[in-house]
Amino acid sequence: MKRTTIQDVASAAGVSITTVSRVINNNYPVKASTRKRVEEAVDRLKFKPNLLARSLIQNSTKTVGILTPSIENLFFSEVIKGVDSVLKEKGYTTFLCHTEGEATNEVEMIHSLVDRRVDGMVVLDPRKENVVSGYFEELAKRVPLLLVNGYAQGIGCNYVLNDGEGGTRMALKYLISEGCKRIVFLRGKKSHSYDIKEEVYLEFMKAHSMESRILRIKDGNDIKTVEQAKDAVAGYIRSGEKPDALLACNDWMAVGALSGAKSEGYIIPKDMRIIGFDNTIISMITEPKLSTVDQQMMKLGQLAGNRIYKMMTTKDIENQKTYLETKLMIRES
Amino acid sequence: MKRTTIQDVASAAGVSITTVSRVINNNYPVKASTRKRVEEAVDRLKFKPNLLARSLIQNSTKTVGILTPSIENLFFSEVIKGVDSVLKEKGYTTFLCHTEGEATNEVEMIHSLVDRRVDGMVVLDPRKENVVSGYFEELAKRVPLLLVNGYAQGIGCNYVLNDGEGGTRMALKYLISEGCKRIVFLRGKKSHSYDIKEEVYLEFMKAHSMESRILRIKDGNDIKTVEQAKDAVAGYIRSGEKPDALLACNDWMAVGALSGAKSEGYIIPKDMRIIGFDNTIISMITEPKLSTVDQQMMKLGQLAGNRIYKMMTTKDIENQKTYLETKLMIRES
DNA sequence: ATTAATATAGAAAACCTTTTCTATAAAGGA
DNA sequence: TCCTTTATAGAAAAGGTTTTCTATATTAAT
Repeated sequence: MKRTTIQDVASAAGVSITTVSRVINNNYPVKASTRKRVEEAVDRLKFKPNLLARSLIQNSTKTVGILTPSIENLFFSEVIKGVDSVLKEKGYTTFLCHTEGEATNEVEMIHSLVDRRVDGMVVLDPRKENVVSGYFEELAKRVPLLLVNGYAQGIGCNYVLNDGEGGTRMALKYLISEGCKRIVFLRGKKSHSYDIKEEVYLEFMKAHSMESRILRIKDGNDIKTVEQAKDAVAGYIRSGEKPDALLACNDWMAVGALSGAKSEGYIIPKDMRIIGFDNTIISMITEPKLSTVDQQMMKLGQLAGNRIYKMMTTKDIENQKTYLETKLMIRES
Repeated sequence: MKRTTIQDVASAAGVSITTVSRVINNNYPVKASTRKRVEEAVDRLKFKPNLLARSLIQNSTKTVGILTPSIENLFFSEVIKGVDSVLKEKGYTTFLCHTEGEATNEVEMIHSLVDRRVDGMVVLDPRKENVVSGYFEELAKRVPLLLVNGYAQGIGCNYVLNDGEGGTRMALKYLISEGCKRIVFLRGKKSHSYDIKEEVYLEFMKAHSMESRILRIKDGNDIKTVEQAKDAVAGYIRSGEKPDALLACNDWMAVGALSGAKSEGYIIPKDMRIIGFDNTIISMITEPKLSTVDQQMMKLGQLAGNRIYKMMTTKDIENQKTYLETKLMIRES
């Protein structure tokens, strides 16, 4: 069964395909009576222009691809919603690809998107391998590309980033001001944003002549880490350590930490303060409610959406790194 | 800056574009020496065929669209992974669109996908309005379309479904066998799968001459419901009721129920049994661990992936409804 | 040596639009 | 009435591929 084409409509309305095109796109004067005939034919035949053909000649698909390491992580899903909302309003369609955090998936999917001629791409938490290898810098020469978070040091790409550095420092300062002495850092799996936080933590502790201690978990940067985080913290406490504060890489891990500490008889926040990261909704449903660092994901996403839009429309692809500040949310932990 | 085209490669290699095409697609004999020259030119110019042009003539984009109401719900993300994995293996690229559960978004995005000529579409939890209006039945005539879950009664479409009905019945039977007398049902927001469970619950309770009681929450079918569920359950208990079992529409709500019951002094499972739905990872990290109904999301997704593949490749689009059985997972609640 | 078959490659059509260029008819100005 | 402008619409080119059809050179068969 063949789809109806512009030629079918033209024949039905007794005009040329040029005229049909003009009616559809409304970009050239057409006599009212002819327009009406064409519109009727379009409706009757349920004609929908083939966007492949249109894109081919206009050299634009009105489409942008979004890559994310995970679709079930509230941090990313919130950012994605932000990007989506502004791009949709500008008349773009977005397509989402999830890489599962695999560098090879990342380049594979990017190729797929480039081959399909998306007008632009937004990559959330790009894999460090691909960043430092120069892959993205090269890619950015051929297609509007925006990186969100990830390794950015000396990279010639457009970035929108959270100030995880500032957020970490803020949280640590707060803990110290509350009199905490033995602050441990709960580290998530491979992710550049976690690297940054870890660095800042180490440097900060050193500057304050305090002993640093990092708890590591093996896998996952989302809900799956909860159990591992719980075990890590419970084990740490059981080993005889007496931490009085814990900073976690994200809220899920903070949830795990909370659970682990409680299971060892700790009263939170009396015995130990806990601060998470991201201000996702989970931080509000624990008992006690989690203190956390707000990363303004929605705003980050909107910022990204507007930036990639500007990159696609104007030819201003000057490299630019925009940082979004974080906010400390003190709740009950 | 123009992209390099097949013509550029042809000129560079001193052959016709036909030959280049043949080398790329490897679908026609080409002399080894010429092939080599062409391949070198392709590499040197970094030529990537324009998939828009290819799709236009081949009338296939090797692409399938997946629609989901939510990207942060573990149920859907797991199903999506299942679909993805089989389709990727078959050489298809998938694009994800999230509708936020809005019927209008759903048709809008579907149109966008159809206009871009996807080879097929998988819609998770289609909105009931669009199902009963005949929209999907009409759509299915023009493009391979597979619905996963959602309203299916007397609808002429291809379906893959979870047997939520059986799962509900199984859970209720179990509760009764454990001696529970006052079983309440915790109902989630607008979603057909919840409607089914509710119906089964009411019918089952009636058949066993037990009083039925449904707790409703206003919003969300994911993590956002936790707090509402907690309040609903706590409020119910505080009002003087003494439920001895609770069946929730999904694990998140079960988490809320657990929290609400505990806050009212209930010991779980001694005072009240709780059974959730979905067997998501959260059901394993609560204290006590949640009993739940396993919906085999990954398998459901794989089933869907294979089915849509068959629909796209053979022309077998006979309507068919496949049900996947559910399993009761008894843990500690 | 001539003819038939085969291996290889190019020309051109096709896919479905948009857009530029050209043409005609109607209207306006002298 | 004749010329110029304007309103309207069609023809054809363009976009980048794949594919069918045709052509040539080479090999095999007689």
